[in-house]
Amino acid sequence: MGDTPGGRLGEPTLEEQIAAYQREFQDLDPQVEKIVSALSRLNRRMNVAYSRQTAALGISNAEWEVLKALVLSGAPYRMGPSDLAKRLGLTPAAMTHRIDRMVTEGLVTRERDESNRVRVIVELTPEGRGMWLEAMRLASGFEEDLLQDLSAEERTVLGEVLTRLLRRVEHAQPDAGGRLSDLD
Amino acid sequence: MGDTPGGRLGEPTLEEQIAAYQREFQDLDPQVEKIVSALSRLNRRMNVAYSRQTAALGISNAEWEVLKALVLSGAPYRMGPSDLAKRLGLTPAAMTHRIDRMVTEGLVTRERDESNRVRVIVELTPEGRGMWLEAMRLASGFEEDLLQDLSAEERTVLGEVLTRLLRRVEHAQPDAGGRLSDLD
DNA sequence: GCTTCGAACTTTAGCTTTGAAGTCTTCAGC
DNA sequence: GCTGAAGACTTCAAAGCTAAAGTTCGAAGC
Repeated sequence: MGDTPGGRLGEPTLEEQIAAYQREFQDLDPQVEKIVSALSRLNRRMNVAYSRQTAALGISNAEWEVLKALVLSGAPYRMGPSDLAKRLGLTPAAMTHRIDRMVTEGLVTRERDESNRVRVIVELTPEGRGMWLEAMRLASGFEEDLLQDLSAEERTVLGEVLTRLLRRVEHAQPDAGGRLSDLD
Repeated sequence: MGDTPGGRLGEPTLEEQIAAYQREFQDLDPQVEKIVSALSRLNRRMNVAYSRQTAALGISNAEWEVLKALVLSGAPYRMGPSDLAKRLGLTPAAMTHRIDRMVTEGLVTRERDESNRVRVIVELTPEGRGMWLEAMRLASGFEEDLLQDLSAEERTVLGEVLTRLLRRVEHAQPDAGGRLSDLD
């Protein structure tokens, strides 16, 4: 499919979008909407960038996520399919198939745990680890370019504020209507 | 499928994750990684929250996005399938099917443009517009809760910095390796 | 020791999306 | 006014996902 070369993905600009929101839905804080819209668009763009990079290496974004989970689990880079599924937010069924593909591509191996034959062990191959390293080099380069214009202080504040927001979503329990209430 | 009630989605904490990155990939600026990881996790959480809310209203997130595009296009809330597809980043084929479903649910209507019979016009129904309004009320409530702890100044800075980052991704042309170079 | 339960994974069926091919309409050139 | 090309959508086959129903193994109770 296609992202337009010019950069626009068929979207209005952020400013146009916020104006449209205010036109269609009056009781909306434009500042809140600006932050939320920017967050979501920024994330979409970043994912497009990551996809391009992993595609250039010959793997899919989905495979990259598996490699990432295995690497971050630390040596010896082993996890069970259901742990991986939980980590990536997939169903076990999807995990089975994803591992199938990655085994045939030589990125991971799958073997039964002989000490407990119900379990399966997925292990990163050296090829898989190398692939992750390459992808990581590309990704971190992109990330540094992205944040390049931010001053040291801006980076600090941004990191701190985002972490605070994250903690709020992760620890707050949404009620039936989806409102967040404090827990900590 | 499942998000754990406790809030954790099978992930390590942000701090654990950053430590793991540094262990496995030395030349990485932890501050950059903190910002990027927090951004991506925050976004994932927000999407989970939105999904819960739209599900409570009986529509899918996918359908909500179509409603949003139509409403933001302004009265009379009409768009062609391919415009919608571009706007949402889908293929025309997917758009066809998605519209099929929404027509049977009464959220939109589809008719041929009689002045140019190649074109099709998708138009929001009053039910569709009402659905969007309800979803919007829930979403904006959630968003205000999310940003509740931020001071006025923090909001201003956050909005400004995110907008700057967004402009950078949207206007910069990535090279073959995915690096961003300045254009403006 | 047999049975039952539960855990971990796989299989199956159905849905949504993509990519490619197909249809129908318009428009430009002859 | 015919023909060819381009545009807008739809149809079709295949990939990847979810939910639910197996399957297999281990552990606990009788």
